[in-house]
Amino acid sequence: MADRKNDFQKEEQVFLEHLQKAGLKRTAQRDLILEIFLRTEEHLSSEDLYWLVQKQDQSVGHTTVYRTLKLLTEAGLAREVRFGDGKTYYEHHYNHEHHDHMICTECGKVIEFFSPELEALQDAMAEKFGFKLTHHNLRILGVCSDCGKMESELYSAASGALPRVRVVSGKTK
Amino acid sequence: MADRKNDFQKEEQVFLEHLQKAGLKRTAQRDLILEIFLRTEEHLSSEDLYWLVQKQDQSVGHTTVYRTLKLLTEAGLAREVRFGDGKTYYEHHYNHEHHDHMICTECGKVIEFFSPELEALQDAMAEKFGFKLTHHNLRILGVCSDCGKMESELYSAASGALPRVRVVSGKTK
DNA sequence: TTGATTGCAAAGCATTTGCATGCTA
DNA sequence: TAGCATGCAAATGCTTTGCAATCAA
Repeated sequence: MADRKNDFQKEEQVFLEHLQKAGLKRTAQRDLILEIFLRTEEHLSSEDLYWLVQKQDQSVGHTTVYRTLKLLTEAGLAREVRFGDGKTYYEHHYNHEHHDHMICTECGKVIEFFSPELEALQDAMAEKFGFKLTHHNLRILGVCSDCGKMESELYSAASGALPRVRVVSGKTK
Repeated sequence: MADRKNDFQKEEQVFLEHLQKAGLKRTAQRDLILEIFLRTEEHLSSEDLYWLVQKQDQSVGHTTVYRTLKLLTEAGLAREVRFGDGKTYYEHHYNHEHHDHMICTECGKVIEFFSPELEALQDAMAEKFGFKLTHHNLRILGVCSDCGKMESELYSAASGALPRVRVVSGKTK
């Protein structure tokens, strides 16, 4: 296992290069926000991240977190996602493959999944309309197996090969 | 062609039934808002609809339009859609097949399309996770053939059979 | 030194809520 | 008549902006 302190070397370099290219400056706040963002493998709202940052440095303000997340997005390190609750969430983007989200409307659990077939179909669809596809968002809303317990017996422990997946977050409410 | 005044008989009935079932009352405002909503085959924000309503009755307020759109959604006549600009839009839902959206990031044009293959794949995907799918949103963002003129020669007039489609709106900016 | 950055407070939006008045059933 | 509906104004929640002070290059 690599030295933990160096885990994000690549990302930090991307960030610094972006700052330089844009004529912006490196600051302690930006470093701290980036570091905490990278350490947290979850969908974070600006506010979520703000509180995490607060734990380490009380002097950092909301505004800076908002602005830095924008910056990280521009740099290609973060990606904005909306789950329909009015807030903007951010997820890792650098070296993270594209994926879609399945959201449980009961517990808020978010499952990331990827389906090459879905991707291919969407590309084909865009091409049919002469659409130059830049990106797409697919959200599947429903009730997850935990919350639909009553009926979940039917599916039981998912059998066979599952697509690539990662359960990212769920609210305990 | 049927009598224009009776075009929305069915929808109005659905609305009235919903009001009754919920113990709510029929009012002139709700009638007017529903009528204008049905007449307008576009994605409407609450504000858009508010101004259309204003033309016919200056006394109707923002709040009532907001509340009535919620009501229409509950009644199954409208569906909320978000295009990522922070506003909530509404589209017809009753007797309108499910479809997805392709959005041009240059001119804002919205193309509605439907792909049975995509639907099937999503259903299959949900099932694999024991997810009881209630609905899904797919947004494809990109540059439409008009806006990408330079390269659009490549695609030319879409050849072959296109999927069901309707170009719904575009901003002239 | 110079111009970008920061944090606060205030402003912006879209949407929701409290409440007195009005209207439907 | 009882209780839902309305519209105004105010509140809310998330995000952005103005600005004086601060800091990196």
